[in-house]
Amino acid sequence: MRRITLDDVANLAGVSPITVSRVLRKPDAVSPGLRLRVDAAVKELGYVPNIAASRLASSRTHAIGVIVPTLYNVIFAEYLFALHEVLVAAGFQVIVVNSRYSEIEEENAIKALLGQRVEAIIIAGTHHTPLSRQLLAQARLPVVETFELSPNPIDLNIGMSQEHAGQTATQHLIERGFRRIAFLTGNLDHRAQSRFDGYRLAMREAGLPNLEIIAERPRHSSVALGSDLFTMTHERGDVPEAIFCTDDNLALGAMQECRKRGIRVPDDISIIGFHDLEFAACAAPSLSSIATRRFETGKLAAERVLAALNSSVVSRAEQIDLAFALIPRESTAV
Amino acid sequence: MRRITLDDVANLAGVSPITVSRVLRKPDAVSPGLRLRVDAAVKELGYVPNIAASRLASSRTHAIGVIVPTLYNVIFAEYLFALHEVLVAAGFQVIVVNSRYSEIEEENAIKALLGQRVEAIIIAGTHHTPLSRQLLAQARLPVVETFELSPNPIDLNIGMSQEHAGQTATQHLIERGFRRIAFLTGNLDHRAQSRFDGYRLAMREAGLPNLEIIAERPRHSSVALGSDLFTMTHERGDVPEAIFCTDDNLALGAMQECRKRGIRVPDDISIIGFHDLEFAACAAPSLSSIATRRFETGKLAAERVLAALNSSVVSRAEQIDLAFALIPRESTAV
DNA sequence: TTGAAAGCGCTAACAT
DNA sequence: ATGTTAGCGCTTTCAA
Repeated sequence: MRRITLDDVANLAGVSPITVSRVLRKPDAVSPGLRLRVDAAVKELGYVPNIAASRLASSRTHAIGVIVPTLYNVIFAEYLFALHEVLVAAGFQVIVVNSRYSEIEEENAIKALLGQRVEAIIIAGTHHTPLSRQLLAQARLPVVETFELSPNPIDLNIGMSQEHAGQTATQHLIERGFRRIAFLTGNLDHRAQSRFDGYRLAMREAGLPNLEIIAERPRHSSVALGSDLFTMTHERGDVPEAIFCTDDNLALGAMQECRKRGIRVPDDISIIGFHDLEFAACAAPSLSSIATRRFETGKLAAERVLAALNSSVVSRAEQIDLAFALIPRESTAV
Repeated sequence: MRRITLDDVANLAGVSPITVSRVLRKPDAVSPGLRLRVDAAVKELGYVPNIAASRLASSRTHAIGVIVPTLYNVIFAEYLFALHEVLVAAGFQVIVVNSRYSEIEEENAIKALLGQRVEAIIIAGTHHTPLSRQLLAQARLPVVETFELSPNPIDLNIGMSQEHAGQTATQHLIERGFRRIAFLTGNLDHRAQSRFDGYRLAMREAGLPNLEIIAERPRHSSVALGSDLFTMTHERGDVPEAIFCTDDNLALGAMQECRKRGIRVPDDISIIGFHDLEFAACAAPSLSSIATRRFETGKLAAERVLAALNSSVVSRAEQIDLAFALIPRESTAV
């Protein structure tokens, strides 16, 4: 059973194939009479255009590639939501690939997206393999790196200083008078590493020793992991006065574990998270955090890509720093 | 600047285009000498094959369409993770589209996927517009509907009885001796509606009156929403003895709000959630829930799709019921 | 093992 | 406003 093609529709409607093509893409350029006949034929035959053929013929794909490390973390869901909202409305397809925090998988994703001839690539993170950088730079398409600030952006870079944010969270705890302040994370991907750098910087400046609570094998941030890591620390008899968690989920898990063990937050221990996820404000006690701008990042990235695609002016490396914000709440109140 | 094509590579390597194509797709069919020359030329030119052309010429896309209602809920992230794991390993591209819980957007997604000539469609849910059903049925490709059981599956259906699960959760509360049992949800998409049906069935059988806590405008399940809805109820002075929440996030939000208000769980109120998300076991108190099998659903759907694509036997409507399980924990302990 | 010819299904460019 | 012609960049089929 052959698939229905444009020609079949044209034959049935008694017009030329290009007229059918026009009815589908720019109906206003066709007289109402023909348009109706074509529409009827399309419907009768259940015709669905072959996008691969269209892309090949027009050499436009109307597709934009997006690479994220994972879908488990809601921050990427929010970011993707914003990207979709802008790009789909503008008639683009968004092709999402996840790299599972691996630079090799990211490189493969880039190759796959370039093979699909996406018109732009939006990629979370600024650390790539040399070949990835080379492919992106040579591809002559808009590239946006997001979430972090890069020392040498490939093209456009929209992010925030993860290190400065980590430093800010740590200083918040230091200012509250704590000395035994721990840094807690499930993995050390580049963003977590930068927050860690910020933590160490703040601790060094204050003349305080580092305290690290890091999962033995990399695990994604979750409430359960926060609970596990805190338990581990507690059972070592090594509970600090304050903890900076790289993610609100970890912080929530740690708080729950405190509660089970009769350790009061913030009376006995202070906890600050990261990202200011939706639940931070309504947690009991409410959770101090660093608010980050996932939605704005996605929206801005998408808008800049559209602008670049419409302008044909070759863009140069540019950087946009989306500020973060410290949100002090009960979990670190003195 | 023209893009590099197969012909460019062929010219540089001094072979015919088809030989280059073979080196890329089935290297074993080409003599080592030529293969090396071609590989060198590919590398030198930075050649990336045009997938649209390949798809058009071969009439195979190696693409599989997946439709989910949202990426905000982690259950879909888990499901997608499993789908990816199986399908990508088998050499397929997974194209994810989200329908934002709208049947019209789902219909558009189906059209878009068919236009891309995906080789199979895996779709969360069993409620579709008549046109969607027609398109899927006529498309002569494997279709898998997931998460729910359908009275009339289009093709393969892998899911669970949401209604029975809702009934089970409710009966658990009834058995514990509660009479004022509320059903709490942020929206009534089809799955939530089915759980609601199960709740009402159980309540009717026990001769108890319904108590509904439903957001005024549809909102996605979140901790913050659970907190809001509980607050609303509490401020109406209308707090029940037990609550069945359609999602663990809602349940966690409700529990946190209880805590803030000095209402003890489970002493003053019992709460059960749904999905048994990762945090349920480590919440304080630990959260009773209904465990659902998102990962298995995705894995099985993907495996069945691969089998169908390899067998060429036309599959008939078939249904697989993945059981759920009641997980009683502290939040409903008596 | 390698290549030549033909065509996948559509659209750009150029008529009329 | 509509049609004709000529590809887009690959792969299939068939031949050598």
